[in-house]
Amino acid sequence: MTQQLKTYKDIRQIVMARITSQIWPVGELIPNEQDLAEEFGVARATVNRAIQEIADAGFVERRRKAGTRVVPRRSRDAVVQIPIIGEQISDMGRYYSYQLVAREIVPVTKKIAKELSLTPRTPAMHLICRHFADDIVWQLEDRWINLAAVPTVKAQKFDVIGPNEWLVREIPYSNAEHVFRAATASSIERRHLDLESDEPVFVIERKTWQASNIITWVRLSHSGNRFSMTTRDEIPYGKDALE
Amino acid sequence: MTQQLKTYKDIRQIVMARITSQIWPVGELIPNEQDLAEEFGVARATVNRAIQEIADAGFVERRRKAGTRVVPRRSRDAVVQIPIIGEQISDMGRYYSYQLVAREIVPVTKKIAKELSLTPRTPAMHLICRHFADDIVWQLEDRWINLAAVPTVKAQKFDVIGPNEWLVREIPYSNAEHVFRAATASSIERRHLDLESDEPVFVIERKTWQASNIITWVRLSHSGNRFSMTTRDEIPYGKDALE
DNA sequence: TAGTGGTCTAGACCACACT
DNA sequence: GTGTGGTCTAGACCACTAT
Repeated sequence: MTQQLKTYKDIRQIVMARITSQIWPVGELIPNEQDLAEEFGVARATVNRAIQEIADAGFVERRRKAGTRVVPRRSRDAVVQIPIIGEQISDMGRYYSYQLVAREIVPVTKKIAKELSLTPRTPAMHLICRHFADDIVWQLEDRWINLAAVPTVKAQKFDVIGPNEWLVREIPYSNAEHVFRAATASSIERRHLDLESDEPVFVIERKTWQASNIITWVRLSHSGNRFSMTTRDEIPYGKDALE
Repeated sequence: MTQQLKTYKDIRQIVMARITSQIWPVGELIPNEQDLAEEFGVARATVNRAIQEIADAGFVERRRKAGTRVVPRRSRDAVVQIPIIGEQISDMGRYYSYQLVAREIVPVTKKIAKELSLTPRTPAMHLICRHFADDIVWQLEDRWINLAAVPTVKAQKFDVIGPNEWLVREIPYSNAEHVFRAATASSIERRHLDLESDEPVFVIERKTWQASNIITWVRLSHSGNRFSMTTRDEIPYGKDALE
């Protein structure tokens, strides 16, 4: 019998299988690294790497002296990927186009002042844009940009590329907060989204910042009849080692 | 001057800072592991671990011989945590209660047959439940369970604990697919969710499976006026090493 | 105090993919 | 062919924390 050498991925897969199959049930301690290293015939560092990754993925908790314990599943994570709108529409196999509806520098409203952490009536750039899939309005964008955080925005006309795309190039690594909700369409949305009567809208609101500078706040609205968000979340480390 | 020893977290933080500050701009190669190891005065394995994690988080792409390259941000991941409903309501500081509205074993509808991959008219368990926050209906649950995948469900009355909670205990490690949408309320939803007239609903549909067995499909509906989902997604590895 | 995980090292060999 | 990352090892020391 040929003894195959085990990699950290093999070990990760075996350990994960023992957890999901409840050989090591929720709440139980699993053997320590030294014992597993002997069982699998590898160095302790190899076992450590395998179990580290399982711990990072949230399936076990490790504490010095106490050992490694299978944790109860307290919530389900759904990872929503929010693509650049143009790419999303192209990926659907449809023709993307963009229209700038309004661009103005105006004092912020009370609500936006709060979102951008500005004092009331500070000037900010306000944009309204429409994003089309073929000839259907797919997304209405209502955006405010903090001029202090992104002064170069004043030179941008946004007649050809949208503010989202421009901001992603300008400030590639920003933090974000999203709110998803179902809403009754506002009058602006009714006017620009070509909605059926009483059709709800799916709204994504996003605030982005870098360090402590709030950069922009945006409300993205979509026809409730046409739009949905889908995620697929599988237990990781399942079949890596099966080739 | 005291030379501090650098850990892999220090290096991860420094490298990440060089990426986010665009010292190493999008699209560029970064130095190889050997050079970085020398710069930081650590073993190559330490640099490897730091950059591995940054690659896992999706900020760089590594290829043998070609090196490590800063990748353009193509989409934004928003991680939505969908908690066990009872815990979510308790966490809001409100009183959670549960009501079973209907429990029956009936042939699946055409739509559900498709979702559960069953032949039409196979019997399945159908449940309607209401979840309350204080005295408000917070969530309406319309659930179908595949009897072949979970035979023990037939013995469950679900008069005290909800099917979600029971299934999480029974089958802790299942895969899931979610769909989020804004919809006009159906008649069942209008009847059970105490909605204002023409109020939209926020709908979460979830299908779960383990290996190739589809376990359950559920539609969770919420008042659009009261419900929203929020995520906060920050660039990782920012301040770990600053204490 | 003792047992566990957390991390580092120096060296090694390998797998891959650019040339 | 050759330079890069991918991984493993054996040993070491450290940092927690349960007891």
